[in-house]
Amino acid sequence: MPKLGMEPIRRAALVKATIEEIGAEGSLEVTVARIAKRAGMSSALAHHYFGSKDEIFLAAMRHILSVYGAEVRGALVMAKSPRDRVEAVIRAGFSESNFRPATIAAWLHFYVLAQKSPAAARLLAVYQGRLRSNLVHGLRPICGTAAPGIADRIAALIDGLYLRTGLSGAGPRGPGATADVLLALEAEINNAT
Amino acid sequence: MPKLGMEPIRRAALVKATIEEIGAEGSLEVTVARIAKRAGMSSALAHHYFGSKDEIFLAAMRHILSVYGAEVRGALVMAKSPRDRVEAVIRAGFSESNFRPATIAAWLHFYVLAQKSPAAARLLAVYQGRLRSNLVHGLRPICGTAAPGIADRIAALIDGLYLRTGLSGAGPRGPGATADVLLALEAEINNAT
DNA sequence: GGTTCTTTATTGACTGGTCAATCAACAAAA
DNA sequence: TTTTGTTGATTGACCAGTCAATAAAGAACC
Repeated sequence: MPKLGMEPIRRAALVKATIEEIGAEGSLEVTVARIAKRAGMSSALAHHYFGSKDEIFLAAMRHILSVYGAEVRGALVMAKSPRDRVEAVIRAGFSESNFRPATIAAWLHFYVLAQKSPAAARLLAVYQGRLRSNLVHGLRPICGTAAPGIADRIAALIDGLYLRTGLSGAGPRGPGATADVLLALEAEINNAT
Repeated sequence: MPKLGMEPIRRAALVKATIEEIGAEGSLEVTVARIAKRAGMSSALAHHYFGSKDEIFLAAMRHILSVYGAEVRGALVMAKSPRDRVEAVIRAGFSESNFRPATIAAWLHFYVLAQKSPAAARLLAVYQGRLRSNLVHGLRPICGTAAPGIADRIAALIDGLYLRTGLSGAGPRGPGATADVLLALEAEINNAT
């Protein structure tokens, strides 16, 4: 019963299943067979559409990043002042969707993959560059030449808090992490102006 | 030619080889066979002394953490003022030994393992608790009740900068990372007092 | 409207390889 | 002869990726 035009449906299902499968029991030892099963197809079909396991995972990561990007853009349209813009970027980074166990586990997997896969490293660089430029753009009107330095530290703080939250159940969850970054931001801005 | 008293020697050799093997090409796909070969013994012997692969890796991580702990203690004896104490903890976190590719890769592997292995999670909690308490201890005389909050943010910043450094060849290396944390510390202290 | 051809969808079975862990056996020291 | 050290060989499992085969949907041609 081959209906035509299945490709986009299958690909989307595999991306979704990949994130779910990584999230289930937080394991990074996902197999193509399990992903395919979760997506309701054979592993052979998964290979047919994506070619390799890494390709499947990269597609999943692109999806996560695109959701993240959409959230940032959505938050930015609401921002009136430069300060609002910075806050919007920070809040988007700790949004509920980013804090789902599946997303956190996917990020960890992504970090590991970035050590070996040039494509993953490139994708990671895109994310980091976007985060940085978003922060700098908001900070420049507030602290001028100090903006890039502050942006780097805030970006690293975001990543660090995100990592800590993902690893130990302890540490500040979403809102707590946001509050922590905003406190650090406050201190940096007061110090720079 | 079985000389007696080999156990500590073999264990130490395996720990050393594990870290080296993880560092070589930064891969996390270390096999017991390769570790054992690097340590000059059969894989069977490695299992004989450690029981499982995870045990071997946990021993290696304990070693890394003990070296880190020693560096922190060493730096602390030189510290005269509370401010010196905080700086000592920060500098120790970004010491040369922590920035070797092997150590960075081991940390990443450790993070991943902590998601599944309770023993690894416990070890990670010990590290985080120690880092936090060291920072709080130094900060308390400087900023009083603000110390714990600042310590949390500085600790997260340390982890985030460490992660970024390990992942992209870019980003501030050891001294740069230290400088970044010290700048953030300055801002936090000025803001709190 | 039927017949062939091509394209897309789909899977079961298989391959080639890897790896952790075990075990039986051997060697030397105490 | 008991304890400690040591390994080659093997087992058992898992898994990514391939392939041949099947099935249907449309296209082209008559």
